[in-house]
Amino acid sequence: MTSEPFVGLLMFIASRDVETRVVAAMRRAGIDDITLAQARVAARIGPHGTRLTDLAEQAQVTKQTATAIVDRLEHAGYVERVPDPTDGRARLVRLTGKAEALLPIARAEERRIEQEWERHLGPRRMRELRDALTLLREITDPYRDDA
Amino acid sequence: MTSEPFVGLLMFIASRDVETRVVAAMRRAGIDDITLAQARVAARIGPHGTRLTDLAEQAQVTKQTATAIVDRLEHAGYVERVPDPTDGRARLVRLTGKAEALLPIARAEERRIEQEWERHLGPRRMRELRDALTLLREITDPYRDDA
DNA sequence: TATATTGGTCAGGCTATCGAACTAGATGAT
DNA sequence: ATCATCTAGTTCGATAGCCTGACCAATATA
Repeated sequence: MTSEPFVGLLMFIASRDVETRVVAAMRRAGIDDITLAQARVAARIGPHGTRLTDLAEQAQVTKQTATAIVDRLEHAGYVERVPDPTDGRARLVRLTGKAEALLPIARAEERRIEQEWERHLGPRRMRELRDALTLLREITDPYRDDA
Repeated sequence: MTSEPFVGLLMFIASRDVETRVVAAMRRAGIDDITLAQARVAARIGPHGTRLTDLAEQAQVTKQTATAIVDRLEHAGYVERVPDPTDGRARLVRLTGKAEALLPIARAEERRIEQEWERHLGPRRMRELRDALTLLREITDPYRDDA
């Protein structure tokens, strides 16, 4: 009579595993001055920069938290703040070259994980998983856009 | 040429949405003295109590962090520490009645979310999603057991 | 019984996060 | 034009979360 585990919990377990592994890959590559929360925010920065308020919204934290995280990222040299030409109040947060150099490391680990998953699930189930999650995003992510 | 978003990110988005909603449901029910991290630890406590070290392992935090979180939970009256009869060094962390009274609220919100998802995906895809995630757990969760 | 292992806590310090209050620029109505 | 209001972002103060290192007590092992 034990009901099946809640799907949300299963997802949490898997995504936590992913985060842990990507962070570990960074550490192995010698990058140890960037935290998970910082990476989450940085991952939302678009190619031409993103406003702090937008980052806060997308990462689901308050503006104050986003400010603090961007402060640290800036201090570590991973992002810079430039004035927004279209709005005198606003500033755009942009990735620096130092940050962009890190992307391949993260991407490589992600690919490795996906390959392992595909090996474990088989191609058909992997395909189904991807489809279902993509569809689900429509109702769980209010800020989707492909940057 | 934009490749499909990484499956891990899709999962993160969905599971974060779940967490946010469950916490919001708690808030609506008047419970505002329990945080996400505390809930995650509490969720791992078995029916007869669980050792702190085990909780730490399962929640993937250090023993010290688990101690601090359990301290707060205990202070708020949600758990209690009792001696472990089988090991003089150990103590078992157990849920109190106050905590158990909260479970139905969380469960109800989880059911509601699953229903919404099923409505959006359709029964077949929902089934596939559940199957894939359950399989995936074998390689992403080192501490699975059904309590 | 000496040593290593295991369960747990304490101390200290940094990061993450929030609510409240503030400054500066933008906007809308009159 | 100008005044009230809204929006972008920051600062302040407080607490939670998290880690490393150091430690104590009980158990297991040689």
